[in-house]
Amino acid sequence: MTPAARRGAASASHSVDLVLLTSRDGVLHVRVERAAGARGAVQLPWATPRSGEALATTARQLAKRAAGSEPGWIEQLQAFGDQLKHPAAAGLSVAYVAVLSAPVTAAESKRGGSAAWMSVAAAGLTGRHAAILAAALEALRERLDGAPIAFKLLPSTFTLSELQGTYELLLGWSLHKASFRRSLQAAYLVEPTDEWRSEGRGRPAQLYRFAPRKRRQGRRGVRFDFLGG
Amino acid sequence: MTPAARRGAASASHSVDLVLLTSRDGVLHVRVERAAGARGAVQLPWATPRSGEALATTARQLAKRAAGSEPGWIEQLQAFGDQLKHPAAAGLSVAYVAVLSAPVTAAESKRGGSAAWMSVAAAGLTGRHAAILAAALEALRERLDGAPIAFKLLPSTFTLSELQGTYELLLGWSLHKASFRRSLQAAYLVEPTDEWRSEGRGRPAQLYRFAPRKRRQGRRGVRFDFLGG
DNA sequence: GACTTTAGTTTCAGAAGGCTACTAATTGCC
DNA sequence: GGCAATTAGTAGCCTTCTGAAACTAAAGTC
Repeated sequence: MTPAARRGAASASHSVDLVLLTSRDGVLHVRVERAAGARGAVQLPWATPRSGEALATTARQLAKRAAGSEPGWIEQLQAFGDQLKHPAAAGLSVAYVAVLSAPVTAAESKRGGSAAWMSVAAAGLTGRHAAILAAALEALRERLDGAPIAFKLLPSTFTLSELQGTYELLLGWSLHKASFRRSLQAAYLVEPTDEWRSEGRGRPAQLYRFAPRKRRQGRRGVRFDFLGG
Repeated sequence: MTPAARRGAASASHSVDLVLLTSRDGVLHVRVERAAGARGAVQLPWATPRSGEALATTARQLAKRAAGSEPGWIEQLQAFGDQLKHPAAAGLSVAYVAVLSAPVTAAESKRGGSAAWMSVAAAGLTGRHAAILAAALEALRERLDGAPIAFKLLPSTFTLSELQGTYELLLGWSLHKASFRRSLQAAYLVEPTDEWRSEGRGRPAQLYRFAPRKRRQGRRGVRFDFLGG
């Protein structure tokens, strides 16, 4: 039986599916739910938009439903219309990616049961949702330069080491401390608060907040080195 | 009457819409068609995918239908599910962007009548198709570093001035000649042919072909300067 | 032959980015 | 108290990248 046959005739309607990410203990976590009726398959939060409703609206409501609060950043990923299996048997799924600063622990526990935060490495998604998650992580990396994704993964004040750690977490490789701070300063993106945080051992770190002040017109040359074949 | 009401109930099906671009006389042109029944409204090529057909397949077939040949590069843009007007009254349109090296003049004329290449500035699109075109041009710019878009807009051999001109056309600003060639050489993306082209006045230019040889692992630092608020 | 136009290279100065090594402030342990 | 360990943050060096200008090269035009 081919995947297409298993799915049967393509469902006429489409779904909006959300990859909602947060950072916890230095690991990216994704919000997942368990199907009620099924054998408890893990899936991404999804919804079927009401007629005439804009996709972005559906996605934002979905994020609010799944997390209890507005995400700090949300953007459409792309549409998935392959033959991979989808919980709603939707022929077409429009995926959104969102990041959240801190999973609201109280509201989250109340919501309980069928939903959870899973490490992205061990999320256990299958079918189309697995493909969506992979594409979302890739897209985050690509859009990291153009949107304050890393900042929105953090609480409103943070240390520069936390910020760098978030970038490294998303990129998947490590950055150079001095260069990182130099570039950050040159871009006028953060401003120091007068608070410091002592994290056990070591010198306390100053807390900063995201406060972009001036925007340089991004008129760069061409970067051929990412082209490949 | 709201746009939603004018559109009536959302159509259950979705469309695949194509922004097919080519460069002609130093100006970007987009492939458009004229609606047959209507008062000749200009629109992008679009199709309603057959059940179970992958989006990418639909898009490639659409490109072939519209241009008569395979595009050199094609990629999904994003899904548009707003309330803007669409020729098929589709509630959801998945847009694709493609570029073509040279509009096949013979096959093109045969196709004639209802289709044409229009300058992107004067395409005269409306509703959702206007939004799709605008987003496509923006996306081209963003993806220019990561895909050989500019190369696929050109014929198989080209001068470096033509290549630079294509980049400038897509970016919307001019590049520095020496820097451009230095970067190009460092990336081992092109190789010279033994042909030269004399374009009227001035020194003849050597022809090159796209032949990426090695790929550097694109491990860069973070670029904060495109972040803004 | 002199002038114009386009191609292509060279040189230089300044900016940006990576590396090492340094100072600073705290905790934990003796 | 004193010292090692640990983390934060900075300074200097040096290489690479990049933009500006000036240069050479090869064609057409007058």
